Amino acid sequence: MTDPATESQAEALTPRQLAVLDAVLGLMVEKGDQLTMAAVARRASCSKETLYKWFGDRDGLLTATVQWQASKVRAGNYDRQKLDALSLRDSLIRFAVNWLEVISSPTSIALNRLAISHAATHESNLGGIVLANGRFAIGERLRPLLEDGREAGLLDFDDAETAFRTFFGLVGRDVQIRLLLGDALKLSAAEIERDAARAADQFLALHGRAKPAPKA
Amino acid sequence: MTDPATESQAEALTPRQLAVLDAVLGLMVEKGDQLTMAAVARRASCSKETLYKWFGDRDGLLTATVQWQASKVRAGNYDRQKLDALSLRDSLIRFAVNWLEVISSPTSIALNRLAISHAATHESNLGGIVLANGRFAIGERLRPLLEDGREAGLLDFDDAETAFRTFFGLVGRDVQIRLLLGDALKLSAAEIERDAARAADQFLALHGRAKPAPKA
DNA sequence: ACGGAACCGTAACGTACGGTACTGTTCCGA
DNA sequence: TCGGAACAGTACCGTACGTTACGGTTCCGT
Repeated sequence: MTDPATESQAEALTPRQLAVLDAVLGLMVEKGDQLTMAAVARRASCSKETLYKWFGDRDGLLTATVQWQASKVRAGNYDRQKLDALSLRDSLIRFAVNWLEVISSPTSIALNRLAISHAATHESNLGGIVLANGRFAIGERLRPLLEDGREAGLLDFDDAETAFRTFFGLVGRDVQIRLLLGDALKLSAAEIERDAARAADQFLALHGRAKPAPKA
Repeated sequence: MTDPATESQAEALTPRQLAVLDAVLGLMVEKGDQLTMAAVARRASCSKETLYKWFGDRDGLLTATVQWQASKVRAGNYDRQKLDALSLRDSLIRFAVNWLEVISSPTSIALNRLAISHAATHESNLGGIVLANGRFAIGERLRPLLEDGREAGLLDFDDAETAFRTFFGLVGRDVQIRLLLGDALKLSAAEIERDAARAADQFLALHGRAKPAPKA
């Protein structure tokens, strides 16, 4: 998550090197599996020798790519504010929309596929990096909102982590696994908005204390 | 799902051939990525030539393996019965327990990793097979229960598919993606039971018509 | 202008692995 | 007893790819 070793990497890289990583991302999305060093060199217009000099080996290149992408996804954090039922619901929806957009993006799908493949055997912890910057990062970002909501008497739950996992499930449902397995599931912006609102309302139905639509 | 081409395969295989497929499953779980034809032949004590004669090529072997595993997972179907609030809740919990057991089993994890890797490029639709026998199979199995519940006035929903996806999300949450990405998440039988009950109660809180039981 | 570092393009090397061919053995039916 | 099908074991082939090496070019500092 905010582990220095995870962060500093992206900072230490030159624009030229970041361009290489973007080339890797592009290849991952387009070619999927065929992520060969030669293909990267060709796409990035650099030599293989340079790739090895900069990133050590193939795993180093992939790790740097995952971290680079992760650093790009740091979306707008939740800034604490005075919460009422409506702004709470809005914030929940914003989180849900953001998350659905992320997991349905071709880049995320390709990246998760790569990390999952690696999790099978390799030591380089791509899966851990993806988890830290995906599932756990959004958990950390959502927690303040949930706790502010509880503080404000709008939410009711014992454990913020458990509450978050419920929200996570209501938002993601079967979307990510279906996309990873190659299901041709298309999510339009309108559908994402609608699904996000549904998930938020379901979450509020389970954990809300005051009615979202203020009547009294 | 019940496509003949998907089913008949497993029936047409001899016990010896099924033993080979079990060897493949074992290797997948243990070695993950290193699923080489030579390793399969060694483990199954058969020659590579025989593997190619029986399964055509590597993809054929993997496909047969996935289908073989799928045929083993056909767990107890829901048999229609007179539903009351308690038996409905019990049935939901049984489904949830079954699903959590499946997705947290090493075999399922290895299989999904393999299918996801393949979904990136390959044509052989391993991902489709896994989806059909996992996510969609349980959806089909759960649907009669949901509709009987609605029939009996115990559940309230417009679309059974949407209701199922909500249930799916409440049960699975972040479990599958975390396991696939290599998170060392351990689910004991007791935790599975407790999570299943929580998910069922949450689902009933959202879609139940009569009060099922105490809150979580 | 010169020297060297950085880097591109490409050739070359080693290996892992999918797939094939060959040999020897077992087993079965005539 | 004989012949052949099935199959184990193994050697072999071709290729793809990670990695290294090398010649040529650009660019910067002196």
